[in-house]
Amino acid sequence: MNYWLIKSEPTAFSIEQLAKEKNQTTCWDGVRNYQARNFLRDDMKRGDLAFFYHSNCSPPGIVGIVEVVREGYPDDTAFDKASDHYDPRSSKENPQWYMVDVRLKETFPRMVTLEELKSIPSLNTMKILQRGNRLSVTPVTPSEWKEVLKQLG
DNA sequence: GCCAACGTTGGC
DNA sequence: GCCAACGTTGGC
Repeated sequence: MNYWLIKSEPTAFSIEQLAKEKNQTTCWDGVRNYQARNFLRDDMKRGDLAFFYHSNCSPPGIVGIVEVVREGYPDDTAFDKASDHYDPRSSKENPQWYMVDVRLKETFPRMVTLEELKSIPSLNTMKILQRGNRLSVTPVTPSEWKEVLKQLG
């Protein structure tokens, strides 16, 4: 079992919205970065857990946990001309972009803020804290995972 | 709104 | 294959 962190701008899709989805499940579409795509397509497995991170907001931070309930499959928003995520290079015969399905597992009683994560020395290895990191899907180590949860007491 | 960091594109 | 230009991300 692997751990992950996935980012979303809450103005685009928040954990509150996820909570209202049918079965509290959504397809994690729209990722258009090759490194992140590879994680979605090849590495995220059913049963893996991921921190749900709210980015580009004030304050940014981790707001909960989701579980991977369907492994990588073609992101069909890339085929849809009307979609913001349309990519003419991707086709059903040769899909370029992938997504997984995630289900809400837990909404934290409070956000673990970016500022808080930064203040914890043992978390300075987290990808999210690396200078200039913009990847929207990153792996989290078991010890990082545990340390974040410890902040909730 | 600013801007540093980064990924992608395309001319050569 | 190099690299400048450009677009995007995301903290502040």
